[in-house]
Amino acid sequence: MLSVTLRQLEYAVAVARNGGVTAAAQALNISQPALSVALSQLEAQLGKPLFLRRPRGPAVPTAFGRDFLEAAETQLASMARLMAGDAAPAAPVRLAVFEDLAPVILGPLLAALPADLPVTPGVLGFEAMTDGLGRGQIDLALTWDLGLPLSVTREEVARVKPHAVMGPRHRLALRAGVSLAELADVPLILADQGLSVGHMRALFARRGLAPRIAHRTATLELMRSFAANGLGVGLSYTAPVPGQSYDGAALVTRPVLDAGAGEPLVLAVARDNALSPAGERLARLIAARRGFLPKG
Amino acid sequence: MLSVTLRQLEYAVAVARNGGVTAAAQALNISQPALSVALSQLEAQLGKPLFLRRPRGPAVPTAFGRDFLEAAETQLASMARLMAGDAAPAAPVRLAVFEDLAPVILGPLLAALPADLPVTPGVLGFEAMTDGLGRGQIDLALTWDLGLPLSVTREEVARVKPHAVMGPRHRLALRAGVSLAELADVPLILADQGLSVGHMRALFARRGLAPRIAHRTATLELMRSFAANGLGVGLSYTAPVPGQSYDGAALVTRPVLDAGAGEPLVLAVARDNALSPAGERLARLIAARRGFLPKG
DNA sequence: TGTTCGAGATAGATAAATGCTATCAGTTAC
DNA sequence: GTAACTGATAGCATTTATCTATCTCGAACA
Repeated sequence: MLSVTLRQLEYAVAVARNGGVTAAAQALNISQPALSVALSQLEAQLGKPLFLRRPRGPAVPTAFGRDFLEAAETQLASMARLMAGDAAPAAPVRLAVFEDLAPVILGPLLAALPADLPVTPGVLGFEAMTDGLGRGQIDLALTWDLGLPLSVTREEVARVKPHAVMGPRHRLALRAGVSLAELADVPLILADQGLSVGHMRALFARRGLAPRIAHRTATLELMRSFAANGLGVGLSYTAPVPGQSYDGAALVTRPVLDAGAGEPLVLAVARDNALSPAGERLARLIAARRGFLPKG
Repeated sequence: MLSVTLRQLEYAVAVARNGGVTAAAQALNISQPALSVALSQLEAQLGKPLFLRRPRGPAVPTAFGRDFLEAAETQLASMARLMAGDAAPAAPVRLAVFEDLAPVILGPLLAALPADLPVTPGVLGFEAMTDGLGRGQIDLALTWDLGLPLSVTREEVARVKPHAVMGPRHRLALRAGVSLAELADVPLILADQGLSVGHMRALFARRGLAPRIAHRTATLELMRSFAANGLGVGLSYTAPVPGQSYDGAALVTRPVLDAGAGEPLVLAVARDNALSPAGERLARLIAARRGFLPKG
C-alpha cells in the first residue's frame, strides 16, 4: 500500500522547478505552509531530505533528491498520459464476426488492418455473440442486426443486398439484376445457414409475393451446388461472388434490385462497455469500410 | 494538475484482481461503499466506465478498462519502486577532489570505477570545495580534513604518512623510514603546494622539534628537483612514489615513521545532504579503498 | 556586532476528503 | 416468488489538507 500521493510528488517537483518552497507555493496557488508540510511528509516517508534548505539561495535538491525528482517527473508525466486516455499497453481488440459472415468478411478485414492494431478475431453464433457482448468477453461484433438486445448499440456499416445464385444459362442470368417478383416465379433454393428461411420469406411477403421454395439445403455450399445444377435459383446474402460450386459447375450471382431488400450489417458494442483507444480505432476503420466488406 | 489519486488506481486494480467491488473491499480492509465511491469518482474523471457491473458474475473490465488497468498496474509498480528508493535515472555523482590530491588519486580512482557508476569529477581548492558541499553543488569530497566546517560529515578513508624525499645517496636514504627527530637535523625543503608549511612546522613543534627549512618551493615538482640535487630533504604527503625528478635526477622516498604523523584523508558529505544510491555506492567503494589510494 | 530581512517551519483553526454504518435497488438462483 | 448477494446511495464521523498568523533561524548589511 503506497502512502505517497501524486500531489506530494507534484509539489516536490514544483519546489525544484521554482527554486524554493515559497515560490513554488505561489506558482501552485497554495499557501507556503501547505507546501512546506506536504514536502516534509514526503521527505519523512522517504527517510531522506529532498532539498537543502538554505536561507536566501534557491532550494537545491540533495543528491538523492536529484535522482528522485527526475524520476518523479517522469512518473507524473506518464500518469498524466494514463489519465488522458492513451495508455501504452494496447490489449488486442476482441472482435466477433457472425459465423455466416466470417468466411466472406474476416479474411479481407484482417488483411486490411494496420500492423499496430492488434485484433483477436472470433467467429461466433448469434447467441454466443450477444452473450459475449453482455459479459464483456467481446468488444465489437460484426453481424446482421437480427434481434440484438437493447443493451447493445449498433451502427450500420453496410447494407447488403440479397443475391440470386444460378447457372450461367438460366434465363435470369441474362439480366444485370433481378427483382423479387421475378424470383417469386422460379423455384427457389434456400439454405438453412445464414439469414433464416423465415427472413427470406418475409422479404417476399412484404411485397405480397409468395415464393416457391423448391429446396432447403443445410449449407450455403449445397445451395450453390443445387443452383449450379439447375435445380432452381439460390438466394443468399453472403457469397455474392460468382465462380463455381464445389462440384465444378459454373455459377453466376445477380443482385436483387428491389429497394428495401438490403439487410443492414451492423457493428455492435455493449451499451455499457467502453472501447479502448484501439477498439475505437478498429470501429472507425470498419465504419470507413476499407474494401473488406461486400459491396452493397 | 492531476486530479486522480494513487489510491483510486490501487482500488481499481484491486477490483480487477478480486473480480468485484465487495471482494476487493474485503481484500483492502475498507468498506464496500468506500470502494464503490472511489471507483465511481475515478470513472467519472476518465469519462468512461472501467468495469461492467453485472450482478453475480465477476466484475469484468470494459475494453477501455483492460488497457487502463494494465497501465495503472505498471504505474503503481514503478511508483512503488520510486518510493523504495531505487529511482532508475542515476544522475552522475559529483565528486570533488582536493586539488593537491587529485594528480595522485583521481586517475586511478576513475579508472577503477565500474562502468555503471557515473561520476562527474571536479578538482577544487579547499574553499571552493567546502562552499560547493554547502551549496549542494558537490555530493562527495575527497580531501584532507583541514578545517572542514561542522556542517559536513567526514569519514576517514586513509591515513597518509608524510614522506621524506631525497637523492639516493643521502644518508637517510639507507633507512627504510625516518623519524621527525632525524629530519629536524637536516635542511628541509617544503613546497607551498599541498599541506601548508605551517602544518609541517606544527608536526615538528608537537614533538618539541624545530625544523630547519632551507628552501620553500612554489611547487611539489620543484621541491623534488631540489631534493634530487642534494639541496636538502623534501617533505610531502603526496607523491610518495620514487623515481626521478623532472630534471632527470634519481629520487627516493622514505616514510616518516612517527606515530601520529599520518594525516587523515577523509570523504566529506554535507550533513544535511542525502546521497543518491549511486552516491552511496561510490562512497562505499572509496571507503573500501580499492587500490586507488596512496598506501598509508 | 547588532539589525534587518526573507525563507521556511510551526500552531491552531477550518475546510475538504475519505471512510463507515445503515439502507436501498437490481439480479440471479432456487 | 422469494432468498441471497452485489453494488449504489445517504448521512454522519474521522482523518487529512489547507489556511492565517506567528515563530525561528541564517545571511546580508550597516
